[in-house]
Amino acid sequence: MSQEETGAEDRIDEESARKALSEQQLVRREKLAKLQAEGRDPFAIVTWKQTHHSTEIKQGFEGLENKDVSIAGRLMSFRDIGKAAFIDVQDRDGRVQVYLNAEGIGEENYAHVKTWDLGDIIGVEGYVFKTKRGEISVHAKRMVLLTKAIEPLPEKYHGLKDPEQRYRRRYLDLVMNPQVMETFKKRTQIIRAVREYLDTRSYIEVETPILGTIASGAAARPFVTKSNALNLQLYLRIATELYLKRCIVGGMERVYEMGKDFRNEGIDIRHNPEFTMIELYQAYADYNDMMELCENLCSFVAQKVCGSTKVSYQGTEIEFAAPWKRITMVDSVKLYGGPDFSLIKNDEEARELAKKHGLEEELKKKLKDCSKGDILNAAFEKYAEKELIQPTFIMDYPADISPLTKQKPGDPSMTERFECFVYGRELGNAYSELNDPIVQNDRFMQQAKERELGDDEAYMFDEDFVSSLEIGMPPTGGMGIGIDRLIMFLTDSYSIRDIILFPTMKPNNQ
RNA sequence: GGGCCGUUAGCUCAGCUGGUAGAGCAGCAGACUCUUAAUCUGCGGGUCGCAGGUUCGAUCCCUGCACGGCUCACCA
Repeated sequence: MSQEETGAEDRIDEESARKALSEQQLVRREKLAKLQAEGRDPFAIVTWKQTHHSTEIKQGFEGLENKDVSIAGRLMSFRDIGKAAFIDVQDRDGRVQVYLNAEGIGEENYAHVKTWDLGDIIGVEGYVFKTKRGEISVHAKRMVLLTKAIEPLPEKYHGLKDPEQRYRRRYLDLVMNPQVMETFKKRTQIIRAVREYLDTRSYIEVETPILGTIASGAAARPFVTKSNALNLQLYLRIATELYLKRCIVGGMERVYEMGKDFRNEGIDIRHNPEFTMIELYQAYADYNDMMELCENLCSFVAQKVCGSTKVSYQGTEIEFAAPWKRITMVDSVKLYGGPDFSLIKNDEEARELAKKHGLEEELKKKLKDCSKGDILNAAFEKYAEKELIQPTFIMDYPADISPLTKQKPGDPSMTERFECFVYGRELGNAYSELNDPIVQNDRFMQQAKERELGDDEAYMFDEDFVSSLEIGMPPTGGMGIGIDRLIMFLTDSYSIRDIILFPTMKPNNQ
């Protein structure tokens, strides 16, 4: 018995005592120890020349027949028929079958390959051919074990089903469920298409701080963290808005940032505490320009990634082609059976209306603290929101729930703001940006009051941002789009956890 | 946070009225040179999520806890 072998077996004994290894775990560890003792440690291998992927071989069969290829991937299936065997090798793109026998790879190596396990990472060199049953395959000439998997894979037919394990151990989900790999490839394509659309229209992509002493730009509770070096409490950003507008003040004219925002709120099928958002700002534009940009951007991305502007989401056809329906918030409430807010003159009348229509449940604050705007918003959520299945712009939001938005000319209680809804869910939010520093200062003051009254989601006062407006921000249109939500629609994903590789999970104390 | 449901072999799942657990895949041993959920023969594999309680006896009934799923609430 060599030194190495002693060491390896001792290690297994120790591990076994610590963790109570299953039979299968022990078998694989022993196989590894034996390989290492024989001087063929798979973990000592550093490279493999991969000339082709599985789909290239299958799609390019005519040009590749009888030609040599070198592939690599995970051993997913082993059909041993005695003096020959068929195995499936899975790479980034999918699987390709490999045929092997003793004549092809040599007697000794053939016996060695038979000791490999499902899940091992292997390299295969051979020529491309078609089996009698017509499956395009690689006839192996050389096979190398590149990495040993010392844990067994989930079941080959049913795969990994347990949602908890799929989210916690996404690597297994990716190995076992091809649809998951497709979804995440599509996620990348969507993000790339969004960038392409904006980059070709002279937008500058920037990066703004995630850590800051003020978390503003949205109504949400932030995560709190701390800088040791500065001995300072910091927040993780909840929006990029106020920094991007500073870029507009600085003269960038068109900017965007796509990245993570963090909101310290509930988790459900539509919300993950960290999520990807794009915000973009365009000088000399207003919310009407943002509507056009939004519908054109979304239909461009859908066309590019899904091959059509029409996609199926959870059994419902969604048509992303421009133009989308446009309707004011007041009109939408009326249209879907709610009261007519155009007849309401003041907060008092609005409160009466709220009582009459049973809106108290929808309101976040006590009725007596609610403005007409709060009540209109509640009525919208009750009557209209869930009806907005096809992409729809809801225009003109109450000023008191829109502290960063320009008022409507002629109606200071309303703002030039829209949100777009798809399948009853908010997808985006845009304004004609408020650029009057004095009004902005007043709006922040109002938010500060709300905060004092206990609303911990009221906007934090950002004095430096007001200072930037004092230097002068051109009239600007801005928009935010929830990238995760867009990806959900374009990949027909029910839950946001299905389009985030590693969704937030509680630790499972095992 | 509330309600409902789930947690059994590496994985996918059975397990009836309480009597210490089964199948398929995977694994191990063997047969098979065109299989593809390969097939055939044989064998091994369990802290029934955790902690209590009731009971002669608990995977099963009760309580609490943990994690997860769905849902309502919250959430721009």
